[in-house]
Amino acid sequence: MPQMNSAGEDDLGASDEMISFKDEGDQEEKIRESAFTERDLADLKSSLVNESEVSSHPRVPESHPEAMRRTQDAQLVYQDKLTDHMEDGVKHQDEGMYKGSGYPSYPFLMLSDPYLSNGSVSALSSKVPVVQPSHGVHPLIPYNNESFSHGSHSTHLPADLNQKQGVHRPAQTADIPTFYPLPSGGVGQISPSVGWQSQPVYPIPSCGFRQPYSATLSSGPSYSRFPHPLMLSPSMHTTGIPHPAIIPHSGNKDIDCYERNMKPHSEPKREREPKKPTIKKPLNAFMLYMKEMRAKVIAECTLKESAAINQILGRRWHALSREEQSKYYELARKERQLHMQLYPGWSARDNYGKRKRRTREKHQDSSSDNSLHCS
DNA sequence: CGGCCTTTGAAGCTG
DNA sequence: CAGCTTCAAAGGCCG
Repeated sequence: MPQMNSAGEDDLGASDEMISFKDEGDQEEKIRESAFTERDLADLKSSLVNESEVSSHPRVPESHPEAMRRTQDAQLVYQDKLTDHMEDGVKHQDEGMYKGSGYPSYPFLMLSDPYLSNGSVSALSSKVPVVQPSHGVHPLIPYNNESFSHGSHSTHLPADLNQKQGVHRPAQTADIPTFYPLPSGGVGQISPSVGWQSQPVYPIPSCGFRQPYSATLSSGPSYSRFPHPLMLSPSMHTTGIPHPAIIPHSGNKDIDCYERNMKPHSEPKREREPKKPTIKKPLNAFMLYMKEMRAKVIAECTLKESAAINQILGRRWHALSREEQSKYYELARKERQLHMQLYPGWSARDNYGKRKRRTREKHQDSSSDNSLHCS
């Protein structure tokens, strides 16, 4: 509760939730959800094409009427949602956030003081499968909430974030900082950014930190392993983990290895110029959801193409219950808040025009069967 | 090798 | 202020 509105920065979240969906459809959706994996997938695979045509009501034929009403409901629900959020957000999180698969992953939420204080990271180490990428399980290692919560409570959540959020956090080590490094002055403690590590929310460049990262996790007391925060490059997290939101401006995401990222700092002149890293937009609720679920979908279905997967995820997203979605909205809101604190002056406008996308006049639709067949 | 595709949501831009 | 555009992730595909 504190969070939301109270803090005042809440505005961020305001929009998030607008989408609340159908109230009634929830049940249906839920059921569906459960069945999703099995039937759905199959369904998806085969039906993707068809559905694509019907984009308006994604795979929910029966309920599509609701889809239409969704907008209406959304408004109604919105308020509801706000309340929900307040309650939900916190409450859910407290409860362990997503049952099972849910959002165990969200780093920010999970990492909490426990780490700091206990250094219980070790817990991670033992449990965290360092990388088990594929296969359905939680690909995102860190996502494994258990690891985090494992010994302790993962609960503390960022709820506090809001409270102080706007107010610079004095000693809030526990709070935000834990998740996001302070931009500049505050780098004090390395909070285990386990968050980052764990967090798939923002990916770590492939070559990047993965390795080290995991190593870290597995080694437990590894804080020491991280270089001093101050020595890190701007794009890195205090812990040494590159901040997900920052990528080397060249944009070579594939390549940007960890080392590459750091150059600014250690080798200032080498790069000749600042090459200011690009700070990316914080992820929205759906993006967070995609991040978390993508691997799962990939595992379930043999699909690999992101476009196809995204379609599936889009449908699943709609199939989520309000509560489930709200979790993501909440997370997204927090992300934005953190992002804001981290990069106060940043604006999405900064990245405008960097990508030259041609106006998509391509109406996706029917004619082209997306050929999304899963197998 | 870089843009497209595809999704939703947030935010910027435009009229 | 409403509506449109761009960007965020991601990875195969294509020119």
